[in-house]
Order: sequence, then structure tokens, then C-alpha cells
Amino acid sequence: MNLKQDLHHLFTQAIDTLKQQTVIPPDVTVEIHLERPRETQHGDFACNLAMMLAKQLKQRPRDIAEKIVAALPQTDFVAKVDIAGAGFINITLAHHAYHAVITSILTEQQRYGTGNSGAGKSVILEFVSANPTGPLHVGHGRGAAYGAALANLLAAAGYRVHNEYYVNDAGRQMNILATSVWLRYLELCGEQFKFPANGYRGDYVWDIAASLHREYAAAFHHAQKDVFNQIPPDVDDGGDKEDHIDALIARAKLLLGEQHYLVVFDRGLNLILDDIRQDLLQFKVSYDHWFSERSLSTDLTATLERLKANGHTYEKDGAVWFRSSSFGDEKDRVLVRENGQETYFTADIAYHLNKLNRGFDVLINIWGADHHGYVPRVKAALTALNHDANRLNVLLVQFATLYRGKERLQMSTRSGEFVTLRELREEVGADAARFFYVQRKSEQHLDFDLELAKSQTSDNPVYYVQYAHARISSVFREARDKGFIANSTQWQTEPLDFTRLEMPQEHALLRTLSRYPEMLEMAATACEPHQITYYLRELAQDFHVFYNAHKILIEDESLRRVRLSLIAAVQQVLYNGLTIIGVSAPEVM
RNA sequence: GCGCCCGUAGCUCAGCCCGGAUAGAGCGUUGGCCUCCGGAGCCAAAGGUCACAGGUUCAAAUCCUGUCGGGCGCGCCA
Repeated sequence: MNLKQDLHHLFTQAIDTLKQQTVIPPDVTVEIHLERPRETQHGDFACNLAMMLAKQLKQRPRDIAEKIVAALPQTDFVAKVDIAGAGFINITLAHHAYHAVITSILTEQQRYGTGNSGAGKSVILEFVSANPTGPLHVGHGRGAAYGAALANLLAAAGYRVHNEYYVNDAGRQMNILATSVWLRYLELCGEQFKFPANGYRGDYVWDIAASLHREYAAAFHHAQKDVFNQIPPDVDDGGDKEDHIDALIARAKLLLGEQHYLVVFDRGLNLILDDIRQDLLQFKVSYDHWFSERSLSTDLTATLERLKANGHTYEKDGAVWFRSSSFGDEKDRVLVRENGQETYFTADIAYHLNKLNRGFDVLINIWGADHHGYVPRVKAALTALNHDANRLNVLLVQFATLYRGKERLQMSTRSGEFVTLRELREEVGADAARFFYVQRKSEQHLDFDLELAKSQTSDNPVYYVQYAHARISSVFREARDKGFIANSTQWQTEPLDFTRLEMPQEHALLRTLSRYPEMLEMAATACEPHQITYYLRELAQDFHVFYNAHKILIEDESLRRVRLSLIAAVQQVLYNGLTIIGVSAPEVM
């Protein structure tokens, strides 16, 4: 049940009536906005429709308001309709409208609040998709938490959601990783040399090298002088770090041969990918599919052919270019490099076509904000290939900055000195991490304070919300001990007298509970799971205030039972909201 | 230089999409509250030029233009 939707319906009917009576000309477009007024004296909902229409109808807002009010269908859910201020229509609902909310929550349970705005539509949600060149760090964690929460949120809005991780298992970065692994392996074999500036230096590279060394002993061993002979100097020796590492990659392939090189390459890829999978799983983030870039090879040639056939490409300086500037991009982009290699961009076009061909209605990508300049060219490619680029929605996530109290933690991927997602999880726990990550709007910079996330005090919003849930569980344990209830569904078999809920704290709780479906729908439409965290905090607060003011396990049986039903409803909604953002709802803390 | 994001209380941020009534929350600060269902809780107070300047409007934190400040991006990298 959704009070706002029901009311919206009443206003639609009123407008239709007024149009039939030609009070409102049929060609006037009317958008009905209902809001929850800040002041309780303004009722439960307010509508500014009369003021919006005043200009078009050339009438005074209050006169229009009166006509609208007169045209509103009668319903027992509405107790009072006032016209106030400049022409607001203020609606006060009958108490039993709110009482129905409790029944609705207790019968719909996990389904309470879910909607159908996305019904029938399928969406493919791609997120994280970090290169498998190292463990996930705290930046990826934000994308993971946001993506997983958004997936749940969209599913709650009725979409069929498919989660996907795009694995960049081809390309230069992976070759740099493979070469870094091999060089560390050579060091384990006793060779001594200067590790390339542009190589991957994290400890995990040593671990991969060690696993190779354990299994294959010296099978991939080559002498230092053969490896570095004729290699252009590294940046520290006055050379170019890119030239240096590229030459080393070529040397690795040459000395190892295709087969052995692949063994080294795959060992790195697989160990890191397994690690990422485990990491995300422990973060309660799961995927329907891990899509390999390498598997795109046939799509890749087909994509190039299509672009060429449509005349959107040209050759210049030995490379193949896509005329993306004709489709809104600021300049043209290279598809095939001078050396014959396709660019990452080409693979990405193929990947997006692949998604569309699989029949998804909506494509959502969650990217780091540093990739924002990349969006126009991907959309340009889709447009060039006769697809509607609006079906692709790219959501950008800003980076997270870690703090330990006041101290800002420096991060550098280069040196391998970054805080990993695993370290974060182990330090603050998955629940706090998930909550903190989605607490901010995604395009907002996030300051993540480790001290705050760990603190088990009132400053920590995660515990505040979880505590409300656990506290309710505790009341039910106590109720059972005292013999007040035999089982947790007793109020569903015996009639409850909801009119006993008379206290302001009880009314506040009912109002907040009734807002949940509206809040969810808005959050889903805007792709903003952070709204859930704000809502949950409010609901938890309303509960704590109520709890502090009134005793639940009292002698008065009728009031006791109805209060139990109220807090059971609160507990259900806390559970539903926490579940969407991927945070557990504990019975005990 | 161009493009995108951000600027709201001491700090961290909601609210902006879709204009509406006295601009909200948490933290921090100050002072209070259970012999009682979990004090990881509650109550109260102080705290604002919504960056700035114009414009549109009956009405602007919200829409438009410009300025200033902060972040990011502008590769035949991914």
C-alpha cells in the first residue's frame, strides 16, 4: 500500500472531472505534486496544484483550490481537506488510513514498500569492473557498495536486474602485470636487477611469483643479462618508463615462448580474480555474470566492420579513427592503433553492443568519476550504430578519501601503498563499510572516517539503526519470557484495536512507516540509495523516542498487543531497508 | 583554455531533478533524564548572508546567466 499513490489518484480523478466540466480546458497539462509538509499543522500531504494553475487559468489560486477540493472524490481515508496560505490544499488523513499501514506491513513483510515503476523492464547493471591487476582498494569498495545497493533498489522497484562485472583480461595492463610477476619470480630465482618503475610493486605480486616458483621451480628462469640486454633505459636512468616496460613485455614473450608466457599471465589473472571474487562475496556483493573481455574477439571484428560499413571511420597516421565528433564527442577517437592493436574503446563499444543484443532494456554503468570524459564517445558509438544512446545511463562515483580521525590517509597505487577493501572490511566490518559507502550521494566526494565507522557509540549511524532493530527483538524475547505472546504472529489472528495508538510518538512512527514506499520509489527513480540511509535513521530515531516515552510490555492487554504490532512493523521496515543497502539486521548486538 | 562534479550550521552532509509555508539531520559544544521492556538510548539549548552578483517568478537553497573557490578529466593508457 502506498498512501501517496492513493491520494495522487484522487487528484487525477478531480482534474478529470474539472476538465469534463470545462472548468479546466482540456489542453492544459496538469502535473500533480504531493509533498509531505514540514509542519504537522499543515496536514499529512500538501498540494500546490492550485497555485501552479493560477496563471494558466487566470484565476486566483484559492478559487481554483476550492474547485479542486469540491471535485475530489469522497473517501474515508481522508479526514480533512483545508485550503491554506497562498492556495495550498492540505490533506489530513483519517487515523485508520495509518492503521492500515501496520496491517499492510505485517502481511506484505519483505514485499512492503516494493513498487512496480520498473515492472517488465530489464536492466543490466555493470559495476566495479576493476582491472584484475591487483586487489580491490577502498575506491572500488564504494562502487561495489553503491552498485549492489542500487541493484537491490531497482529490483525492489520491479526491474529485472542483471549484475555484471566486466573483466579486463586483455590489454596492456595485464601484460604489465604478467611481466611484473615474472620479474619477481626471477628475483626469487636469485637474479638481481632494478624493478621497472612502471611495474606492479604490491606484495601480492610476490605471492603470485612465489606460487609459480613453488609449482614450476626454475622452469621459467632466465639470466638477468638475457632479460635486460638491449632493453631501453628506465625513467630513473634517463629513459622512458613506458618504452622500458613495453620492451620488457616483448622480452618476456620472446624468452618464455607463447605457452610459458600464458602460464605466467593466467596465474596472475586467476589468482587476482579469485581474490576479487572472494573479497566481493565477503562484502555481500554478488554477480550474475563475470564477462571476459577476451571473449569479445568476434564481437570486436564485427563492431569494426559495422562502423566501417556505415562510413563512420577513416584512416589517418596509420590508425583507424572513429568519427565520434559527428555524434557529440569533442574529437575523433582511435579504434585501431598504428601497431594493429584495437584500443580499449573499441572493445568497449563491442561490449555495449553485446549488452544491447542480449535484450536488456536499460544499460547502467557505474564508473569512477575520473572516467566521465569517456561517456560522450561511448554514447557517440551507440548513436552511430543506430541505437538510442539514452538507454545507456552512466552513473559516476567520486573517490573516497580515508581518514583516521583527523588524519588523512595518503594513497598511491603506484607504490602499492593503498588501503585495500579487505583491510577496510577487516578493520570496520562489512556492515559499517556498506552503510558508510552508500550514505553519501554517489557524485559527492566521500570522507570515510575509520574511527567513526568503528566506534560503537551513538556517533555511529550504523549501530544506531541496527540497535533499534535489536532492541525490538529484545522486547519480543522479553514478551515471550513473560508469557505475553506465544508466537510472533499472534496479532494477526486476533483483532487489534488500533485506536489505542493515541500518543504523538506513536503517530510519528506511523507517519514515518507510511513514507517508506514513497521514499523507495524516489530513491529508485533517482538511483540514490543514500536516501534509504537517511530514512532508516529517521525511523530508528522515531522508534527510540517512542521507546523512551512509553512502555510496551504493560498490563493493559489491548494496548500492549497493539504496541507490539507497531514495533513489529517498525522492525520489518528496518529489516527491509537495511537489506537493500546490504547491511545486516541483528537480533542481538 | 574547454568539459563534468561540488560550494548549505564549527565539522560531515540531506534538501536542488519536479520552485512553495518558519532551510533540516548527525557529529561536536553546553545543560539535563531510568531501582522500570537493552543508556549503542532520550530531552533541551546555542549555532545560517544556503559561496557571490544579477535575472525569471505571486514565491528561489532549488530554475537561468555570470564571477570566485575546490576536485576531476581532456592519450594510438585502461
